[in-house]
Amino acid sequence: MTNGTASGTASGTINGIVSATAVHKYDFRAIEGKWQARWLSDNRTDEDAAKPKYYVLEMFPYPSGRIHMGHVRNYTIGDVVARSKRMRGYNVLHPMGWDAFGLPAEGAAQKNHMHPAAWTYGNIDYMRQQLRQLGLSYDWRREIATCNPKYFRHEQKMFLEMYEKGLIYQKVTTVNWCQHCQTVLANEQVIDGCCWRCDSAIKPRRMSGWFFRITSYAEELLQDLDKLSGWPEKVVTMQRNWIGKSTGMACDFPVTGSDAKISIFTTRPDTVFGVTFMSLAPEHPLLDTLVAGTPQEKDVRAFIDEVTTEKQQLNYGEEPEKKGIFTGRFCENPFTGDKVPIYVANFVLMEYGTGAVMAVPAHDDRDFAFAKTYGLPIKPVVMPEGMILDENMGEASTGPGVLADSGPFSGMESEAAKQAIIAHADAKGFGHAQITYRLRDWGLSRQRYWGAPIPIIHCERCGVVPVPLAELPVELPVDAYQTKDTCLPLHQRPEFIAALCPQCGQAARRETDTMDTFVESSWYFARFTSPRYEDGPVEKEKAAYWLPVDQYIGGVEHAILHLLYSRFFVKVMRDLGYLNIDEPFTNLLTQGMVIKDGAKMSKSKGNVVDPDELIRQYGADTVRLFSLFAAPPERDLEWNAKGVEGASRFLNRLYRYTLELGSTPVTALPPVSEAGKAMERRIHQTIKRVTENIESNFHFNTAISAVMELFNSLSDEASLSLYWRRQAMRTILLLLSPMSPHFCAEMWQAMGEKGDVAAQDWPVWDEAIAQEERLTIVVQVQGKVRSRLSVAADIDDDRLVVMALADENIIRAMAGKTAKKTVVVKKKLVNIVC
RNA sequence: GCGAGAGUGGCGAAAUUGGUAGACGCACCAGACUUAGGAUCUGGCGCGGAAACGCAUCGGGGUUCGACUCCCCGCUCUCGCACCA
Repeated sequence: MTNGTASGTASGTINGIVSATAVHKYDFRAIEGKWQARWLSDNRTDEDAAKPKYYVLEMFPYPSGRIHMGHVRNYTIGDVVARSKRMRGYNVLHPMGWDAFGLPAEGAAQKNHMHPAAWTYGNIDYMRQQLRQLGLSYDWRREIATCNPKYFRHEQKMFLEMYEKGLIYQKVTTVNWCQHCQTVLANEQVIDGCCWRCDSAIKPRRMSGWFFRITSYAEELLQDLDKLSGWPEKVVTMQRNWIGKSTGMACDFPVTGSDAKISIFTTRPDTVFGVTFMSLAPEHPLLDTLVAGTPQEKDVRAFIDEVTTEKQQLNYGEEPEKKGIFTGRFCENPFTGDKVPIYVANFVLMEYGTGAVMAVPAHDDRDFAFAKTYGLPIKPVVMPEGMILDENMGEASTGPGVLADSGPFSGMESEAAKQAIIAHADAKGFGHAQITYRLRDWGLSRQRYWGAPIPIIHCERCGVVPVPLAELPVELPVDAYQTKDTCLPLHQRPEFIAALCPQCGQAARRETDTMDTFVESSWYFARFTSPRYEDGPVEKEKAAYWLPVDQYIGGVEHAILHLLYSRFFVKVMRDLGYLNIDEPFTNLLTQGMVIKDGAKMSKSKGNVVDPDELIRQYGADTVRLFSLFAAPPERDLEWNAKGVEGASRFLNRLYRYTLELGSTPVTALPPVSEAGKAMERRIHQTIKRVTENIESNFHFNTAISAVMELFNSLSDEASLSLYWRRQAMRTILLLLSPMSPHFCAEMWQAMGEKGDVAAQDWPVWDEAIAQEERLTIVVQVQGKVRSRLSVAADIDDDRLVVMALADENIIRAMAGKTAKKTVVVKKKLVNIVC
């Protein structure tokens, strides 16, 4: 079958007689179908000590129904990496799976009166087919879906192990509540005050939930960012800011007339002598006792209610007017003994630090504004260089300086004073050095049906009791899916709730929260190394062989959420003994969005391009080629229908040219000719450029243009021997095969070449052959290009200058002046200064 | 406000790290072959100019024989964080 499927409408002869009337276009439908059928069982990868391993992974999709252009781009990029690494001799792991829990399944299931599992698995079947049509070289044996109990049972097991180690706990907090989705969201899932999924406004709400103690890994998550040299700087910076480490001092201010102490955290211990009041968060636990029975109690409680309501009604991004109220109580600055009034202030956050702030209006903008509003004293104690501040200062001075009016610390520089003041507090026992992080613990509870159940039983006698390992997985109830009650949350399902306490055997209540779907995606990459292993989340030897992921590819929108959680999970799994790595992803490529008409493709904007339609019209190879060619991967890709046609045109030109070459390999070297030598040189130059473009930064766009240039020069060269024409074409097919794999496989075969093109070694270049023999040297006068010289590559500088000065264009440009200086850049240019 | 990144033809983009600005492709123009061309092939294509040449990489300065590239000032856009004490 050399040419059968290769001929669409054409007669398809391959010995160069191209019919004048036939329109020669390759039959991508037949070719792609043929090769995809063959590849069904290819790409199966197992551990192999003889080859270097390479694990390339694209962020797995949510099975929403159909793939979109963003997926096409993401998975094409990953597939080119996988295919080119295979050709370069690596043992490549390239798996695919489904992030299959999540809210859309519930909505769709309710609408269609079906079980979310049916909806989800139906989508998976459809999307798997779509991915196959793209010719993506996955090891499909390793496919996983996170909603499968065989997957999440291991997650439940790890949950219990983490609970055991104190890495998971329950608490009542103010959470982000999405009214529309009827569930809690993590801080990371709130985007501009709106739900990351449904985009409706988020309101705060007090409720109980489960938390991962991610903050206990804050320091390591921060430190290890330094190891991520293969990540975009931008993502590292975003994570660093998100973790938000601050160093400072914790300090206790005793409450006057009480045993209570107010603990504060400050990054500016050097300003502690300038404290003129204390501000507490409205939720501060001490407030209740402070105001109980005082004349101010009523007003303070009213104020707290007022600001709490206000907070709930505010739109995100809006900052409420700064306001507060005096509690009637005072506390004592332990450094000065000064009595300072205690206020409640609406801008103090309970979630950060201690929920209490020592207020230094002279050196903090917010405290300054607050002091002005409420007529509180302003006491400057840090004098910036060359300035003397007094209580009439017009704005807060937040920079460093020399301490004044600060007892024994007066005269010290800010930085030195910070240390001395902390040491003093430490010695006296009322304070110490403290590090605080912006990062909060990860709330993982979701009040939804379609998620992994939290394996906990609540017993009135025994309290919180883990489900015994032998009883895992805790599965979702699947009964009522035919009715409109489909997807009732677990807390509305008595049959699920009813349980026996594993400890005392009495009737107990099953936990009804499910886990955030980000839990599943935090370790799936590890599961791919041993996806059918039943005795734990990973088979350790296999995980040790494959991990970490060498190249991870996905959208930058996951820069914090998924990538931070995954880093956390890897560290936890390491500490649980499952993994031997510190970081999951050695290299990260964040690919840009696919946009059209200047905007991200979305249904609401009506600018969506359907991959199915494109593939039907142009074939997968063309779609792949265009999405790689139009922009480098990290940049946004502007979709352009005409550009797709350009890619199609290129493949068809290659097709017609290949047919003319015949199906018989030519092994005999032709007589040496200039044209042959030139082509050989271009072949080596192209191999070099393509290889370097792919290896250094995945710039497939320039790799493809290099191939196009080689082909352009090939098709321009009418007198070239068949031998070199075939050599050039072989090279083009090899270099292009990771990008347009079906086409290259078919053409390779049509040329009569042995084996599968994808199984060939990646071509290598010879630097000596790639060198040009003659060069065009630019000659400049005063830095402006005035002429060009064609010279032998090994010409010496003096000779070159002589030639340049004798050039008639140069003589004219110099206008009779003499050269004061000449600059020669090897193999590039001569610049004459006169 | 804080942090990060970007600004090059009509468009998507190149430029070996200070050395020919605009490779490659799209669009467009002209021509060829055609009943036809939305197929294919050939040529042209930053702006001005007949040409010589001049002007061009957001704007303004600077360093240099030479700057898209390095330095300073400013403008615009994108993204992230946003009362973090």
